[in-house]
Amino acid sequence: MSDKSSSSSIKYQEMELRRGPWTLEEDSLLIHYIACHGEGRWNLLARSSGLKRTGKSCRLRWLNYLKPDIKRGNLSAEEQLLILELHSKWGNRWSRIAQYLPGRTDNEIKNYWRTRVQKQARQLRVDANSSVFRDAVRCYWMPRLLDEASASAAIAAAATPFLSQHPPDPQFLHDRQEFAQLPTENCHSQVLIPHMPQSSSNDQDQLARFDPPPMEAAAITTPDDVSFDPAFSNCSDIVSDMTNGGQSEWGMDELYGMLRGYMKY
DNA sequence: AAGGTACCCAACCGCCTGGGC
DNA sequence: CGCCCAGGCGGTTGGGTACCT
Repeated sequence: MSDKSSSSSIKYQEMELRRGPWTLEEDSLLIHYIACHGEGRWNLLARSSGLKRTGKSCRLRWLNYLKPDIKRGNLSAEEQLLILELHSKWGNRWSRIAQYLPGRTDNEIKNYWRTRVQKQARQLRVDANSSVFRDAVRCYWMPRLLDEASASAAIAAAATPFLSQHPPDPQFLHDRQEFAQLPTENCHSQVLIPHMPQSSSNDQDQLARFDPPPMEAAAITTPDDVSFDPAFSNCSDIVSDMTNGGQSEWGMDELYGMLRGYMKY
């Protein structure tokens, strides 16, 4: 680092830095600066723009809030499905998961997981990353989200042209066949989640009626070996699982196409 | 109406990694 | 090779708010 940049850095550090919520003036300053100079070089931006913020803070504010393509509002059923599915693959890789949800930030997805998904796990008195909980999500939560998704005519319309261009691949057909051979009684989460509460404004009411079994019962009733065989921890098995039992009006191929569509684009 | 509680989410923190020197 | 810095990422916190009681 040169002497010049060092002294600039010292000045920057000595400057009284602002913290906490951003004001409208700060937002417009940041937007204006990025419009003129582009994203990146956040520390330089912080020094040059007149914002008394750290580069990190500027970056975060832009990426999580000010960027024009940020989506606002509740996550759709399809988005929730995708988060559940991708989290089961990759764990807490929020930024990676966010890449598959255009307009959604890693922070938003992380918040969704911590507030909604982990809440369900807490209610069940199990770890959100446990096989017991993932089984419950797959067998009870995801099918409902799929039903919600299938109710959306827009999604259905979007899926149709995709399917005509992207027929199911052989691996999917193979997985589906294997999954179909599994005895349905292996999915014991019904014992765990007779009525998985939906996230809504009256969660309290729903959760109040929900009486989770003790930990011991959960441990006995869910066989990890079958429910979470790695052979089924991919997109196609989820689709197979969800359409099982006529839970959804969607055919397997349609659902598979929808999920694949999200995975690709 | 007031107090308590739970939830949501923006923002911060600390750690890690990669690149430049 | 080692140091320093910027940027990125996941974890955590705290203020605001909605919802009970």
